[in-house]
Amino acid sequence: MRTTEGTGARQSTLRSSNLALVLRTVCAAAQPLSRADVAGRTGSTRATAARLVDELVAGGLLDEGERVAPPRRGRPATPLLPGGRIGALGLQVDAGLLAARVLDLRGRVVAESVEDGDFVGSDPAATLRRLGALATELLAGVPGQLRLVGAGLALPGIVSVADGVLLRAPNLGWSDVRPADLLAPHLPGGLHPTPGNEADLAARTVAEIAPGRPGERRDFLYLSGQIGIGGAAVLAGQVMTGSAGWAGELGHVCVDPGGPPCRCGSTGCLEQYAGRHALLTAAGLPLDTPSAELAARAAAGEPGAGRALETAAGALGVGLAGVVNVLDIPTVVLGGYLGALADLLRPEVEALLARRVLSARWRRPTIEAATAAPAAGATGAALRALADVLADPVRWLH
Amino acid sequence: MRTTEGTGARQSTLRSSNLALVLRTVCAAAQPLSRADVAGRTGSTRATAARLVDELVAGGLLDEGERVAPPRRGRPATPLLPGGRIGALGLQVDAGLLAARVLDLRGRVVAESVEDGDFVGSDPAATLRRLGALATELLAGVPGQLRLVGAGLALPGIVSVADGVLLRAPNLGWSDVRPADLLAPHLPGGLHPTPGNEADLAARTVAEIAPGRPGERRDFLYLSGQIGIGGAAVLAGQVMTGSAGWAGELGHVCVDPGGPPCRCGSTGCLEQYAGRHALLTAAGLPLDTPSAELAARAAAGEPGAGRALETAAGALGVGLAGVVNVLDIPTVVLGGYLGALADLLRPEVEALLARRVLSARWRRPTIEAATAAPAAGATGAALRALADVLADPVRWLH
DNA sequence: GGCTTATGTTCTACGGCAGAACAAAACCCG
DNA sequence: CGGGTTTTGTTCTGCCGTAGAACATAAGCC
Repeated sequence: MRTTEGTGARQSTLRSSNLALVLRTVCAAAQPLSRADVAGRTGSTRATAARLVDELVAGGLLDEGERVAPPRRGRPATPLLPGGRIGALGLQVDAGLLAARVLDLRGRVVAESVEDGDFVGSDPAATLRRLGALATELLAGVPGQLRLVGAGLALPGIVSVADGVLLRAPNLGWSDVRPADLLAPHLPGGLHPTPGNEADLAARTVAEIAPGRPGERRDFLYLSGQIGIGGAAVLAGQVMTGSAGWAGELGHVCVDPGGPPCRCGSTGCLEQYAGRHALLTAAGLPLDTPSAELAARAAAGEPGAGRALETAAGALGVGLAGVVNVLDIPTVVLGGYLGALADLLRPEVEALLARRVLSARWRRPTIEAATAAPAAGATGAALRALADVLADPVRWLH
Repeated sequence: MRTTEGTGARQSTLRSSNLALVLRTVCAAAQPLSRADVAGRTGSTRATAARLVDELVAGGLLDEGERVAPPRRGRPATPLLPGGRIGALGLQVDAGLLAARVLDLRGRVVAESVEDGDFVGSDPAATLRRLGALATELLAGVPGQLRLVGAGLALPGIVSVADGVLLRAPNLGWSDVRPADLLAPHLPGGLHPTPGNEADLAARTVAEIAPGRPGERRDFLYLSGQIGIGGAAVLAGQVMTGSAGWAGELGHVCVDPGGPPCRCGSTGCLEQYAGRHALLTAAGLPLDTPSAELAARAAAGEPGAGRALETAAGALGVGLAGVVNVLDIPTVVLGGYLGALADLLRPEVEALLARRVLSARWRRPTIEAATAAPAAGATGAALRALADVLADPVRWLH
């Protein structure tokens, strides 16, 4: 049950807790549930489940679908679905794009816009103003009955969750920026996006297919291949945030202390071997080469491309082994640039992990590719905003 | 509120949850609380708090102390303390010792026995039989009114929490052992100790001073310096277990891929530089040299000892930097053998961390020493057993 | 010794759930 | 086609555990 930390539970806590459980139960289901189904799955009576469902339906968090003739005797069930008129806005700034995306409580993309550009070294105020314009245009096309419950912003850097400050985004060249403050004036309806780390938010899209709907994997390490490498660790479907919210910097695990210097101040960081710029430089290719082209060249036997991938695989094997040993999470999902290269990287990385991970004998580490999705961080930002509804639906019931 | 995952809350859940909250509140307090204090701290009414306290007192989980004249007007308060007649048994097998320790709900050591020996390569059945005898003798001397609610066993290796199998303990030379099954026949009263990793359990003694009483640090990395190096990550007072319970293997983070082979199958593992055997070998000292002697020799300027510590510090700096980047936990507590060397290791390790940790500018990583405590794992094992009482006191109320 | 203050106890009312009974809406079968 | 069966949804009553008020107790203060 959800209480304020250290505060006793009371009847209202019971209600809140059970409303949340009912909403989660319906959202998690692969098929629509009935009130009787909800009662069965939550262990409550049909009377209680019905009462709670009625409240959620009245508040728009659940919808009732059309009853269909059942394939069996008995009264037909009223199907329940997550509210289709509840949505959230996800935004993203990356080195090479701006994105805005609206998702509803069923996980559907209601509207989206992705705009390419070069934002490395850009002025934060100008870039965020531009993103605001993108989002405003997008929202103008969204049906009026869609109720936006929140917004989020994915950024490629360290975000202080406590006060919303982007402390440092090396790939953008930004430091100590308050992105929500810069952006909010350019958004309609008083939206104030919550900033978050891009890799954390992208990882969420692997952990959840739709709000409250678990993905295939609940425990995994996510590597987001961008200019550098972002990362996130996910356990039981939850992104690990660490004590200040800055966890997951897998790209800055040192794989060779005598290796090249990194912009972070360290040496031999994983992203110096397996980041997009590192890979393309090692392969002797232009920095804007698509990952599919690098993969094709390596597959075709070009020595430069092959060696670059070999070096990257070696670094990934060494760096990730330590992480798997420390976190006990043997599934690695490669996203962004690295996702397209997963098949080429997998044999050597898995071999190194099998050798270097203490528990490999009992649970073999695996490398997988994330489903290709442009601006996955924007989707993750919207999912996180929607997660607030699932966590405490009472706040959205009037 | 504590429900079975996915099960709705009901009146009984309210009661269980509030009983647990009241017990936790009293256990966490630095000074005894009254019923009125408990009401104030939990947000409930004095009537409700009194009713819940009465139940816990009746069940022995709380004790009422002697009322003392108050320093102010008003009716004197009845002080409440954690139940002094509730205890748990903690056991430990290490390469060089066996330990048994009984703690009560106030965190007091009621009885203890530590026996030195050499258990490397020992027969598990014989060693555990010996530990059983040690524990049985200890329990014979414990007051009859102490009610043991459980027992735990700390082991230096990978433990499968799901089925209680010690998969591998390299320092003992044990593999695929069911320690509770071997031990239980030699313990009185049907005790069936839950096995756990030594570093995880030792870390718990830093996170908790007594059952439910937080230690000074809530978020830290714990390194347990034994023959090798065990480790644990603690966040918000909770030891991170990972997806199978095998997290925390900080000793097997690779700090140099070209480094010496490790027994784990990898190369260049941290424990090959900073483990006790690695340190003493590098210093040219016998393997049973106490840490105080190594520290003294290094402090006295012996080049071998100094270089060994220098090398260890370098490895710790590189290896821990990656872990801090991934977990976002910048406080490192050194225990076991490493605790005694913390002062000598600190300058260089902190310098390396300051340079290599991404967020060091905002939160400077620090190296601290754990309070010296022989067989800290045994204490941690008892604390964990007692934690089950705090988590769900209803189970212990008849 | 009366007043004031704080704690502890008793009593009543309320919220939210369980469980039973009833109603509705289907399919099945003779 | 109508009665029987089955399943879902609705209504009603009772119970559990809390809040809140009132009262009782146990002190110190003046």
